[in-house]
Amino acid sequence: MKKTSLNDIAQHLGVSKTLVSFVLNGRGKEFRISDEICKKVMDAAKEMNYQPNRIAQGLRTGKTNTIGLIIADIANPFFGKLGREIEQEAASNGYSVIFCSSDENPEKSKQQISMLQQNQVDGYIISPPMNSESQIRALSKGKTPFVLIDRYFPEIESNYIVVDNFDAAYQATNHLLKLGRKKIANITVNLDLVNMKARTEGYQKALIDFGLEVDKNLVKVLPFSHENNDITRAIIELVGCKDDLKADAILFSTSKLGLNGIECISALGLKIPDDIAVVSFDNADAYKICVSPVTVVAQPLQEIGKKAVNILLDKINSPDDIPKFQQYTLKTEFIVRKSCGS
Amino acid sequence: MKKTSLNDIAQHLGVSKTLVSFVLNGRGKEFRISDEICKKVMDAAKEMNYQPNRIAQGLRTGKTNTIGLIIADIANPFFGKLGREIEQEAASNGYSVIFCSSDENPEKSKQQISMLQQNQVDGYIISPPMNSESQIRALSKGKTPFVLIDRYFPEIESNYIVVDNFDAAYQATNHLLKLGRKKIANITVNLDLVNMKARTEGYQKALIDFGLEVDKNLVKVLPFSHENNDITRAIIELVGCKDDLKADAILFSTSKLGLNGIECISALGLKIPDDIAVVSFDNADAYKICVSPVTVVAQPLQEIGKKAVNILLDKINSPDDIPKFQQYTLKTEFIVRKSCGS
DNA sequence: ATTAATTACTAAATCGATTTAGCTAAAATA
DNA sequence: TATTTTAGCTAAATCGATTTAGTAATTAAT
Repeated sequence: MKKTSLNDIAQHLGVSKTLVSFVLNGRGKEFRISDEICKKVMDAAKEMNYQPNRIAQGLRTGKTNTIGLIIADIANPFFGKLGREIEQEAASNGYSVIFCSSDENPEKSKQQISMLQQNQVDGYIISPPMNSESQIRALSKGKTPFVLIDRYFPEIESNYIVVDNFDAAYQATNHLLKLGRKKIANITVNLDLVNMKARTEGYQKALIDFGLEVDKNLVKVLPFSHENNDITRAIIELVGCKDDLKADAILFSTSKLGLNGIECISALGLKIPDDIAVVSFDNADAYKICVSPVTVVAQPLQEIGKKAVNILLDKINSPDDIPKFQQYTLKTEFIVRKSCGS
Repeated sequence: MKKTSLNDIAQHLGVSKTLVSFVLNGRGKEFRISDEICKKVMDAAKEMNYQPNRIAQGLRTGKTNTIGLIIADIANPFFGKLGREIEQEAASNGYSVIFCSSDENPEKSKQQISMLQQNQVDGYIISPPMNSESQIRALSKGKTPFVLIDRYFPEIESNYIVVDNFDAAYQATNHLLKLGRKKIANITVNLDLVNMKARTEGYQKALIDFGLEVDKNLVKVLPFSHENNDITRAIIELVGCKDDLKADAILFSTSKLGLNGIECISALGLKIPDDIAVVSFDNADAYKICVSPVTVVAQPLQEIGKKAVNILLDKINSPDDIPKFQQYTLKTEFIVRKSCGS
């Protein structure tokens, strides 16, 4: 029971495959195929369960109706939710998506871009890891469009959709300051990513505007693939001895850090928010059921996902337009819960 | 700057594309291409940044090196982690994966299977929703192999990898019983899925073996796409009035239920484990930082993912073997934390 | 010296669609 | 009546690979 091809239908009806193709593409009228034959073809297609071979179509037309997605890690709920939005928007436009997790590793992302290229994807949505500038630059030279998400490279012109990280961190820090916290720490990863850099800058600016000095010892930068040990160590360093805490609040720059961090804080016997207040980027489900539910900076994941796909499809469908880059910086939502006290 | 094809290399060197194809497939020796020419071809390929067109290869060879994955929801961390394992194992075997979230909706999964079919995937890994038997049966008739995960249909012969849900639920319930809980409830979804059914059956068997009666009022079955309201209502029904609790423990059959459930329990002012003990399937990150960290049934996601891919690739690579179905029922891990008291 | 074998390569078919160019018969127009 | 138009369809090229079946030139075997 092998698959039915255009040719099979053509032979079955004793007509040319050209005709069958016309009809099945809904262009029967345009090519003056008689209604009678049109009907026969469509009936036969249904009856023989014809499924067009998209691979063959892709080869002929140069369009695969597939987009490639590269994110850090699909198992991370932040990217999981984002991926879901992208998948959904893509599907509703007739596109499939190939998912790739780069682990923030530029070797991997290079490899993945190459694979997607070979698969002739019509476009890419990429959350580019550190040190992948050359890959993105190479993509720019080609004619397949791409949209960057979550971060971008200021020195490379491109389409991107990000969030106002500076402002978000400023707001979050300010919230802590207004509640009387004075020794606010920041735990973050890889400062070389613009998004992370902006978060720490926003945090620092808020301190300065409040008339406080920025204490470099209160900023802890962990490697991306941190272990819980790393966080525990960072927190112990921040906290010092229990009776004379060096920090009275922590701004976590990602939910992965925050989740692990809160685990460590509990393990150390510290209470949130009494001993230490906590704010985190990204509205992880876990934050709702924490010992004290965590105040967070929530990103508009649905908007990011939809916009990324729509911009990409625009570019795909009008490849000859002068490449005017679409760049969006969306606002975040600050959700106050109990982790900062009141 | 358009892409380089085999032909481009051939013309550039003044040789046939047959030769170029042989060389680049590493079959130069086999076809007695002189070392000198081999080298020239490989150098040219590198220099011209040749990327084989996998679409064209796919059309000719009938193999796309792509597998289709259908799960309930990639944004759900359980499936996110599973998807990640599958992606990883596939990638290390040179396969790409197209992700599809079915939302447990058979209409969607039907549509997705059809799309994957059109994309000529070499195989499927599917977590089939309720009422999708006909789709799976249709797949069986075709020659593209597939592996079911998380659940399967007993009445359809197929490859599958699941977990011993009955045993896991039995263990979990027994754990509660041994800690003195007598009024143990079960909150679950869609009993028509074998995995969910087995969980409730294991729960009931444990009660019976312990000499207790099964109280049907203590089993709450929610629709898959439940709202928090549904859970709140279920929990209120289970709990009754605070001073005379109808239930003193809950076994949640999924982490989505558990997470929402715990949120509701907190909102109702009940304390875990004092007022009510909790055990849940699936080791969500959130469970580690709960008010009282949650005792869980953890599934071997890496093993499931790897096995699914490996079985699938086996079937893909030896399509002529008599179809002997591979069926695995893996053991879960029971992780005791604080949510059941002691 | 003739035939057979080996070496080093190439032409052309093929996969399953799309699409351009063109063909035939009937109808319309001059 | 001769010519053009139109309706209704088809042949063949094409996309970029793989693969079968050869070919021509050289070397080896008889």
